[in-house]
Amino acid sequence: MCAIFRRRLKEAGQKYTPERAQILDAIIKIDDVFEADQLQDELRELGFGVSKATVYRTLKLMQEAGLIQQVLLDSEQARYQLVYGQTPRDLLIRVDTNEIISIEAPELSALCQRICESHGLRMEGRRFHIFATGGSDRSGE
Amino acid sequence: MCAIFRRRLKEAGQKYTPERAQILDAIIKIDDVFEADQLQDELRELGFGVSKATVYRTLKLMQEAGLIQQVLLDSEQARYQLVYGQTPRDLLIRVDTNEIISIEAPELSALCQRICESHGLRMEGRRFHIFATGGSDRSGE
DNA sequence: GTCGGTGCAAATGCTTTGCATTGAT
DNA sequence: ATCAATGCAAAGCATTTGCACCGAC
Repeated sequence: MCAIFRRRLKEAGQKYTPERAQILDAIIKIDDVFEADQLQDELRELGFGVSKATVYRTLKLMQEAGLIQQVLLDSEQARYQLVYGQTPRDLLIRVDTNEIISIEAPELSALCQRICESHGLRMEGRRFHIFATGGSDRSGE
Repeated sequence: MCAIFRRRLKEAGQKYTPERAQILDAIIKIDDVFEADQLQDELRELGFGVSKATVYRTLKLMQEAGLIQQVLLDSEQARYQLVYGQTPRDLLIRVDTNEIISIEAPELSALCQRICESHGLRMEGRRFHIFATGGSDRSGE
């Protein structure tokens, strides 16, 4: 993971700085969908303050490197999630608690492929979000 | 369409103003995915200047009324599209031409339902976007 | 006449950028 | 030593909001 990042950076003539290493660590530690602010908090907790500017710059870098991807839930701020090689980008979102759960839907890939083919197109990616609310346990709200 | 809007407004104790009528007209005239700015331009061309504030307020209103839906393409600004009664929220997006095609995937509803149930949740909605590029004709890139 | 709607301009909040300094290579 | 990266603060930009006036009901 880290090695991949280093390689991509080197390929692009960019530097592997402690900030970038820390940011990647923090993302791995979060191990969930996150937003820029949250990432900065995590970094602070790791005892490594990084400026917002650097957070955003690195996030963009990592997107370009294919390490993370952006997830957009409605009109909110951007969220990101780590992607290793493949993309578990299918999400189940609890609109009542804002909890975000990664889901597996293997049949979806085939479906996407089929739809693209029927339109004579080549699939590049997908975004699949399901929005749901608590079913049985209604505690808060 | 217009009638639906009027009814929804009345139901919510809201008013049917010329601005709102014009905005709906403009959206229908655009007949495509659009963004707030573009809508305002269209309104201006129709000889009816509406403030940005009203554009955004009305857009939100129409979303709540289920007349339009928000579409998000990566990190850009919000885009909207008209939806008549049901929600063709499943989209095939050509990233090369920006063309947006509504798709039908009946099996998806069952899949969503199943996933929600397995998490003990009640489904509220979904967003399904497939990103693709031209298949046969590889001109650019 | 009332109460919601409108326009304007200011505010908001996420994200980006300019610039001087710092540091990885 | 060089050239990119960082931090800071300011700028940008889409969107929202406060307020006074206006108009649909």
